[in-house]
Amino acid sequence: MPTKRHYCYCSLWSLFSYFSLVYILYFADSHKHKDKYKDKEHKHKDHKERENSKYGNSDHKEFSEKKHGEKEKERIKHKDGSTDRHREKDKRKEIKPKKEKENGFSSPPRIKSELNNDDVYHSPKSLKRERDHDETEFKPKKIKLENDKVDKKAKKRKQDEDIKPKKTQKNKKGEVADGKKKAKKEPEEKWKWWEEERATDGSKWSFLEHKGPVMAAPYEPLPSNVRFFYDGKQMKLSPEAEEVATFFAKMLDHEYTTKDTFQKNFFKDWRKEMASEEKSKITDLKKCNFNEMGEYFKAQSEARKAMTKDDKLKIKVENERLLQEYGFCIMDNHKERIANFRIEPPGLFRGRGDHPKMGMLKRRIRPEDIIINCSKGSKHPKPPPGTKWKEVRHDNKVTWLVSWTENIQGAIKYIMLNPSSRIKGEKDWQKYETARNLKKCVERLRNQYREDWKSKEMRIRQRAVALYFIDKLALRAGNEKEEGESADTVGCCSLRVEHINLYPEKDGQDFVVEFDFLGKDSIRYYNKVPVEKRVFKNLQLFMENKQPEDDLFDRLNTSILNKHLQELMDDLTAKVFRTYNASITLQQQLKELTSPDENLPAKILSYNRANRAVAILCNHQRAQPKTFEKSMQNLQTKIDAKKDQLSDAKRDVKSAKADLKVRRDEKFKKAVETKKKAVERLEEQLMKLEVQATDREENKQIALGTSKLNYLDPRISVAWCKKWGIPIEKIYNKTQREKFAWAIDMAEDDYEF
DNA sequence: CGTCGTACTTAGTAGCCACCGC
DNA sequence: GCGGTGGCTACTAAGTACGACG
Repeated sequence: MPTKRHYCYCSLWSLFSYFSLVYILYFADSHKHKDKYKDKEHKHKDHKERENSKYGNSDHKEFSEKKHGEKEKERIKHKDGSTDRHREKDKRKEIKPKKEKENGFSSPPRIKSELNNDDVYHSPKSLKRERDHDETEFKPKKIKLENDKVDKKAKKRKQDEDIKPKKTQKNKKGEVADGKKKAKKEPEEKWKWWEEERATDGSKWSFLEHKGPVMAAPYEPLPSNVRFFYDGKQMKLSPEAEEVATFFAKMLDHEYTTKDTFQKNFFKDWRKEMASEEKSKITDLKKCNFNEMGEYFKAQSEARKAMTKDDKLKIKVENERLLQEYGFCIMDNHKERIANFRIEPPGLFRGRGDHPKMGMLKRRIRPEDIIINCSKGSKHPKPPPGTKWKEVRHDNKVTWLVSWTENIQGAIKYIMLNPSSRIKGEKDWQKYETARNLKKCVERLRNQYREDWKSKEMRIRQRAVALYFIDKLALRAGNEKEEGESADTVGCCSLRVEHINLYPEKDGQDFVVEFDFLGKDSIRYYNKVPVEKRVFKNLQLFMENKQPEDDLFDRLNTSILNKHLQELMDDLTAKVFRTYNASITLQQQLKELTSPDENLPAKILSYNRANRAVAILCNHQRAQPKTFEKSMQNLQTKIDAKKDQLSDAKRDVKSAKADLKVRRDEKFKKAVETKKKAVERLEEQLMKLEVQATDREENKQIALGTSKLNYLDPRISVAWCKKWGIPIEKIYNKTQREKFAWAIDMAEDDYEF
């Protein structure tokens, strides 16, 4: 029911104080690395200053000319982790000889013993990791153990305790987390890939071994007492037809199934699966009665809920076993978690929004549809007995382990690694570095597009106005999409005339543009924005002589825009603006909202408010929680009760005062005082409840998670936590800490985005 | 240039589960 | 113990981007 989404009031102008960025670089007291890094610190300083001062490559070149040890020092681990990786890749062309090691991978190895890093990641010529140079203490690399979830947590904690304090010799209140944890004894050490080299030859890995995907469970035919009726008459379906019928039956009380498109698509695809007699008999969906099937599945899920603890445990154990067996792969000597190791089961396609293909049958994927990607020298995953993979390939220019083509849109689906993996983490880190580069030149670009608003060429004006929107409103790029293949949604470049309204004057503001369109996932974007006069005039121009359904930017698309952006800055694309604006907003908001003397919950509230500002900017919405109304009502009853109490208390005060008037007595005086106190207390409680209510109200349709996970440079949050002594667990849950391990490890309290 | 195929990121939701107050 | 509730994870759809090709 995507239509129940509502408005986004993105009145976040104020968040964009474009000109108010304050760069506070407290170099002097920021070097709190582990002792062993100390000697490098002055270098970091140099480097960082240079980085800030310009934005070309030249500065870096000289570094690479230096010799080993020194070069290395330059590169690694700025206290803020600001190594410019993409820049380096140009310089560091030398390719390391990669070694493939088979290294005792027997079925599901719980522990991967590590090779000496030098063997594996190094070319003699390339830069080295920092650790290498304290050769004495660093030799063969430790054991890697990256499965075992339970231990992992402990491990991480341990690290937090053991390492951070060392690094941050004095660390302010920073380590609240400190004492509180029982130091568990895992000796192993988490792999810090961020302290290592990256490949520069475009290869994504040099060794990859995995067990392949877990296929979807085969279809289990219904018991014979569960019947299907057509036109009132019972009918036994062939297994193929029955399976598809069950997909529908399972969704019976979902709104989807009432939709015309859904029914049509379903029925069409269902008929394709029917045997010919079935096909000739079953011609009208309305005459189909799936109720018994539906009831059956409901009963099943009830039964599942009512299962004994033991049975539930059994399932849990089995899942865990599958996870251990298929949930990990070996990539370049490390055991890494796979994100989605299960093949998507068949079912009915549920598109979002008004999707023309909703209800279509999502086919069962067979081994013959599946492409496996792994190392030549690795133990290849075996297809299920009696089947074959479509192909086994060895492409180390890509990161996926398994792929197949889905039948609805013809899109390719992949099995890839978890966000905590090196391969995802590096990319993520790089993304934020690109956004930080944008920060350095964003003013230049803004001046540029302002100029371009005046261009004689229509395409340039359009490009400039679109870019203005992308920058100011954090709109998505807006690739064009094939009509009829998916829901009608747009982004910036694909905006149509009908999606905006122009008001020369509205609500006391001049030159207001009103946006109203469906964006990704058919989430509505609604916003009224005052714009600069030139933009406004341009928009009028772009809309001249056009129909509502015509493109607003008819001379522009994402590839033109991105090509232009590439010329302005390396690696710059439209989506970088979203990342940049999100992160910079968080940083500013945190600065603004955090007050030093607040207590911990208040600080966390401030963090969430800052986070919320970003979510609003990016229009990250969620469906109102189903229980929202009710829980809100509960809160309201509480508030009402409080109000009653309060007015009672006030009345008490009054009567006490009256009493006091009649008889001036110490006792009555006291009574008045205590009654007054009671009133105050109640007022305070009431206020708290009301704040809570507004808070929840404000958040009801805003999803904070997306921005936290995808747009906010985690180092900003980590730094903020360190600065104010907030335990990181208050901000990031376990998964998030795993994903952002690199940032947690490298960012210090003075990190500046 | 536009189109297509591919790879990878970003997105919201369903449903499970741990925890909380009673 | 119980039911509500909020957090989290798994899932998979829907974006962006880019290179090859004609």
